[in-house]
Amino acid sequence: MPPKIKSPEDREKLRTSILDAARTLFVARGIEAVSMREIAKQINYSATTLYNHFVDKEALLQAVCDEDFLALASNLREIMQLPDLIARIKAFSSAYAMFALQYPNHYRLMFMTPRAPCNQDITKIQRGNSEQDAYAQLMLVVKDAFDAGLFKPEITNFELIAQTLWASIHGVCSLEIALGNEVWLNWAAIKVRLDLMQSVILQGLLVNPADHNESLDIKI
Amino acid sequence: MPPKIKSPEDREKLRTSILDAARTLFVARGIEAVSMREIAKQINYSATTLYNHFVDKEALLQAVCDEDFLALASNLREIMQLPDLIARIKAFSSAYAMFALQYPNHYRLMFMTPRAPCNQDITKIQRGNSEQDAYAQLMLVVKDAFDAGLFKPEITNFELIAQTLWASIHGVCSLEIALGNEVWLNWAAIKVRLDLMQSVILQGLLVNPADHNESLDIKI
DNA sequence: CATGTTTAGTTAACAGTGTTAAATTAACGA
DNA sequence: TCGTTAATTTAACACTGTTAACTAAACATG
Repeated sequence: MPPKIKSPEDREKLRTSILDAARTLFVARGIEAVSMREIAKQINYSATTLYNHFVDKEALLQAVCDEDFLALASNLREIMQLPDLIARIKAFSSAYAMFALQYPNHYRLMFMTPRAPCNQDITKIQRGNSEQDAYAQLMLVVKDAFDAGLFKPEITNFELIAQTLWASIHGVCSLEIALGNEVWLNWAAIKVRLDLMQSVILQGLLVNPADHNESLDIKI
Repeated sequence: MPPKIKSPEDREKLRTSILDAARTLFVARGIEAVSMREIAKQINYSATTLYNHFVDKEALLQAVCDEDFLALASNLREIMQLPDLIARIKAFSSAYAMFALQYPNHYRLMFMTPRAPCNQDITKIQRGNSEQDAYAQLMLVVKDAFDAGLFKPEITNFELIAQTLWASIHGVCSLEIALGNEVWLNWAAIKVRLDLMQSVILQGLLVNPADHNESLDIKI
């Protein structure tokens, strides 16, 4: 039953209801369990309607992830206000890890799935804009700490430091997401793994690690 | 044209030719580009024939990965002969990383993709058997180094150490596989990232990292 | 030799997928 | 009232993994 012309705000309302339905299915059952037809069914539309709002399935899921990653970025903005630089780095890592573990399907889509390199056209997040991009924020903290001389002097590239910090947390989180339920690995508790990784990495990177030894608390 | 009864060795020959065709497509174009029909076409059989040799697509791909992971494990066995424990750990990490980067699709399927936890029934690799399982081998080196008192004494769980080492290398490799082509990240060279991660992690874990610093070349 | 029985392989079909073209209906401006 | 346009649907295409039903060849037994 094809109805009427909608106002711009009605159109927006439908768009977000598509996004919400998609998110619900996506979060609950992962990407491969979500089909266009099923999303549509949940809001009582036909599948083709979704294509009036998103060019394809990938764009739809990208939009879902974008929304939630903007939320993460705004979380991180608060953390960036912390005066102590090391505390900032630690809190950043913890918040990032919590996000990864709370939204494993989002995380998987964004950081564990190779994409066509043209994919930046599809996302609405402005890379490099630290208001929107978590990586850009990490770079800011790391650069500040770098300029303050907190890192070992033989490491002269602060972007490389940021990438190493990222990789270390990503390693723990992505293994947890991919293999956390595998019984043949008897994993230490995820919090313990995150704690040790953070402390080890900082000890390896900082000039004077002893100053910042207290353990972090990640509640999951 | 349905032909004749085959000898066990003919049957095995067909099985491996299926595996090889699957591997070729899988390595070249990744998992989502490989269909049963296409594998079958490449060896001039119908798709249903594949189901006489593998219960489903997942089992087929698992078999492909198993073969190549056994090759990795046998690589690692050589490395395990190195007398110096630290050298062994370093060589282990490098070999592991090289495998990941050389077979990104294998790596993705094995370590970056969540699976149903019952999945161990399908693989032929005996987990915990260090002849076949790379993780079990890592545990062995780490335990030796642990018993030799090479790690910081406050870390009392050697399995946790192994998991941290693994996560650190995995973090670098999996980010490279998933986002290595992303232009908005200006990555340091992968070798540089791996080197720094290795050196940082060891500095954080070892009691006396200075003793083992010589062989690390970090030029930035 | 003829007769089943097993085995390897096929074709046809099912139920699902993302996606597009064509058709339909409703509202608006002229 | 008559297009025109926008929103939506149905029907279809070309795929996917997988299964059921079938065919034909080879073997074993009578």
